[in-house]
Amino acid sequence: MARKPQDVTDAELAVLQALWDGGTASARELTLRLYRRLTESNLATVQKLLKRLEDKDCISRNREAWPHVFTAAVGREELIGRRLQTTADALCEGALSPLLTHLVKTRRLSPQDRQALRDLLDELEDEGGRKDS
Amino acid sequence: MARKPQDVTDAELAVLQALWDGGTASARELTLRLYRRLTESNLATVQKLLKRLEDKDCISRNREAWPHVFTAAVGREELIGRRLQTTADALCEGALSPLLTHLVKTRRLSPQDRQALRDLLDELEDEGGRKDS
DNA sequence: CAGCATAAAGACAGAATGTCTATATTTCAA
DNA sequence: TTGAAATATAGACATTCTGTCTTTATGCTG
Repeated sequence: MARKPQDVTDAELAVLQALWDGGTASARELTLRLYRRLTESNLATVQKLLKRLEDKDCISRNREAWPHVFTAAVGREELIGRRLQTTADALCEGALSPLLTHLVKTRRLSPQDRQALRDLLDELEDEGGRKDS
Repeated sequence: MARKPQDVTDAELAVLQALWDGGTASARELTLRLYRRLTESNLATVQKLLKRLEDKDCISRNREAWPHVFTAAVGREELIGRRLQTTADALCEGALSPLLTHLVKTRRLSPQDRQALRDLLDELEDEGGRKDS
């Protein structure tokens, strides 16, 4: 057997990062962002990665435009969330709280960090506290 | 090329979980914990996984005892930390704070959760606040 | 229509992983 | 002491993943 396919592989992630950082672009443009030199195979590689990312619903492809124009369909935060969930599934029976606890306990949090966290909690207290809104 | 070797694979992790949950054990005992049936190949598979875990310094093997007795050398928390760092490296340039923020923001934290978090922060304020101790 | 850029499809090599087979080693009872 | 049983070790292997390249098809532009 083999391990479950990584949701987004390293090479695919590089493409996503290029989209996040530089915004919507064509395959050609993305190739230039990722590799210095633009060769025929580099471009094909990027096309293939874009195809796979499309299959995974991680990018959207505008087929009206020519050449096609690509946009990230998932954000960094989304991916962070997925990976955290994966870790939680593997090690915490799916619960995210242990990860939170771990980060707070383990990380050397500076007083500033702690204060920022308190502030964040206060915010949640205000908005998230109520059911609606 | 291929992806970088996963620090601990799924099958290896299963063995570790068996050690965490049931404590120190022989290969035979672990096989019984993992598979219902104990066959020759199951046992060999577990032995191989133990070998690989040993190479990765994730378990310790007592060679004095016969049969060898195995003990987990890394804990759940340790692995959680590693995986969080991996995620941070891939998506946050190595910084863990974004993960913390993400968890606090994204997760629907119940008032109890929030309070627990505040308490945890208070604890840190007391001990971790001072340089020494 | 010719020629070029782009897209799509497929082929591949190298590596990871879980599993199994074969061999060596150790223990212990007869 | 010897030989069988249990255990350990080493190696093989199928399958899958992943990044990359090649080949073929398609659409645009002059």
